[in-house]
Amino acid sequence: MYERKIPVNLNCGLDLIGEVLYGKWKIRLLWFINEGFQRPSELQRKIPDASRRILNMQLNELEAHELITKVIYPVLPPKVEYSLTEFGKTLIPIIGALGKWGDDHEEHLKEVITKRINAISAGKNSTIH
Amino acid sequence: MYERKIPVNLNCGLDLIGEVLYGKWKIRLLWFINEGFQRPSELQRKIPDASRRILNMQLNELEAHELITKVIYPVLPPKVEYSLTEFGKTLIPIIGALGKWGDDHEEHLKEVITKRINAISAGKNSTIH
DNA sequence: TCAGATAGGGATAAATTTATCCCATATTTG
DNA sequence: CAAATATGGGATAAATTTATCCCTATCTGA
Repeated sequence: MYERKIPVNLNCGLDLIGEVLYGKWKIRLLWFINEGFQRPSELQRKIPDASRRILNMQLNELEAHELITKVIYPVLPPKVEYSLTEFGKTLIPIIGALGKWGDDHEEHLKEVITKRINAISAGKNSTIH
Repeated sequence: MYERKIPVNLNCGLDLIGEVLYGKWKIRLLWFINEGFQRPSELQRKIPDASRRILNMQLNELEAHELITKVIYPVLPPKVEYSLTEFGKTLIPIIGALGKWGDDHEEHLKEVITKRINAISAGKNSTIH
């Protein structure tokens, strides 16, 4: 992994949840595992934008943080299944609320996000006329 | 800022909320502004681990995403106040839920996070004996 | 008059996270 | 036999985010 040089803060609840949930694909992994997509290859297909590598890395972290459990079946070709722990399941309502907020405000969010992205690229070209 | 080279995904609610909420201090900024700490210097004091620079950057993004509003008073020395927009206020219950989850599981989270950090640094030294 | 408070941002370095590429194993299918 | 499926991780490059340093401006109080 990577040994941090800047110490982590664990002062408040937001620090703590941030530590286990930051990571580009972690929330989706938890969500899809909860929906029953338990095998790495299934998760990979559900999240095609992520590389296999990074999904493995983030799955490992979720496991280290005891949000999911990994079962390796001793067969060939290999078979692996992830499941949410009881602890991990307590996050599902929260993830649901996050996704719902995003869906509820989809129009507005797409607008402001796009606007901002355009403003940045316009800024880069502002000296060209 | 930084013009992205990898395109942003805006496919689902989780993508959307991620776009506006990712950033090391954004959630805390929203929370403290909601608690009444509206001036940049107050926010800086509430979040001493963040540099002034990065707080400004993240405040700018929150403003661009219309989660907060900025009022500049034409006085000297300068005075600025941020407020949540109605849109921004809809995030408060969600942020509250995130923080509560972290607080509710504080013990366990501190344990697994610390364990993982130690495992990483141990791995780094595993060839030294 | 110098220190400190207030606010903002450019330039650049450092830290951290993701992406890419490649290799390994063994079975099943065409 | 070649190709596909399944899973995992080392090595390294690239992308992205944060941190540091420094400069600007004005007012207030010691």
